[in-house]
Amino acid sequence: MTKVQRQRRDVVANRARIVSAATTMLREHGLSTDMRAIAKKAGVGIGTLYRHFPTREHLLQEITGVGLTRLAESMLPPGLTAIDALRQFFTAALDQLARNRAMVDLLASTEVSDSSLERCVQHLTDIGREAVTRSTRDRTLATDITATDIAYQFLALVRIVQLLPDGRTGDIERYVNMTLRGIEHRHSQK
Amino acid sequence: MTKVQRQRRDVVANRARIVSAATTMLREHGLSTDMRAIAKKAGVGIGTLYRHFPTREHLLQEITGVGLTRLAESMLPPGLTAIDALRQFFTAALDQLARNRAMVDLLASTEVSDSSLERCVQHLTDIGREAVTRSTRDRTLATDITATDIAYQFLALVRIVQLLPDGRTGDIERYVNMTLRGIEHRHSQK
DNA sequence: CGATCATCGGAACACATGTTCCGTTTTGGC
DNA sequence: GCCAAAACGGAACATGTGTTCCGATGATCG
Repeated sequence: MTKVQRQRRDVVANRARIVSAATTMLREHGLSTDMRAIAKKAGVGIGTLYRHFPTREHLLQEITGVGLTRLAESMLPPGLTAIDALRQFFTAALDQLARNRAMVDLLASTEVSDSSLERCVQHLTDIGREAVTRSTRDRTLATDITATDIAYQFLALVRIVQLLPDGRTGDIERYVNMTLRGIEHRHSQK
Repeated sequence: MTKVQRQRRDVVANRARIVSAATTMLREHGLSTDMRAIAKKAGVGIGTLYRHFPTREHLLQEITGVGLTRLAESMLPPGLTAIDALRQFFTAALDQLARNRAMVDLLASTEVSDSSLERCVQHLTDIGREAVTRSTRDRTLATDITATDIAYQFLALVRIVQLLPDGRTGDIERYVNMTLRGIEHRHSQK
């Protein structure tokens, strides 16, 4: 009865081309990339793009979703002190983000309306909470630091990554270390 | 021959109303305020607005110019160590900025095309350079900190101010202190 | 008070970008 | 190879916002 229709070959191919084109364009030109440019890059009509993704937001969600989810699912590395876990998390996450203009734009933008982004920011606070909790044992964070502070510091670092000239991504670790020196407990110096 | 015409009273009055309305709207609603809203608030036609300020950018320059100039002209307070001078400068500048959404948006935006803004960012680096120089005497900054680092840290703080909920401007000092702990020399603790 | 002309108001235009629609083309089953 | 249905391309539409233009208005001067 409900016969399972196989998708036409061109449909599958076009979707793949669109996703691929959108991924590249967003990574290289940031969030402001417009729909026509993506369609053109994919070698596809604008109508075809819209048949696959009914709105711009659907497309963005599809493309940035992977990265946001990865960020939202990553946890603090276990077995480390609060400060060292944050160091590893921040560095890894920012190195990843730095490869993708759209992701950086997203996390540096004021419009936090996108639901999956909001979830992501929420998650940063959860990470912060975990670090604060961990610090009640190891005392590696200054005692007045809150979960929110940690989320804000991460977003501040994202802003710095956004400002960094293209070649300069090697500086990320330096900036992470500066930030962490700012929130670490005063007696935790090596 | 070239008789100096005195300006009509309504012209002067309208210009004042426009500047006043624009200042309020930009301060309260940020950079995205549109021209029609400003004209309406001023009780003036859109045409009148454009006769006084030929483009949106001219208007923005007029309104944000004061604040940008003040920021660009403020120097590091003399007679203090590098770190304390930066503390005073950062805190004062950010407290000021926090009162004005448009200024925060401007310094948090990626479009650094506006010439007076660019001058302003340039000036932040000059401030940084001055602090680095001062630190060669007092050794209050970590030795690997550059002028650019200081400019970036300021802009990162601006981002945090942008994220702060309306009532929370009292937290600015805390964040400034976190940032400075991140760049201070390791032996300068009180 | 009346004439003149700078100024005003806001409709209309320009332009960029998201989205829809429909005539044309392609696919896949026979 | 033929056909019906599905999908395509891109012109056209919708919308938001900056900008221009011109007939109406009203400030100034004699």
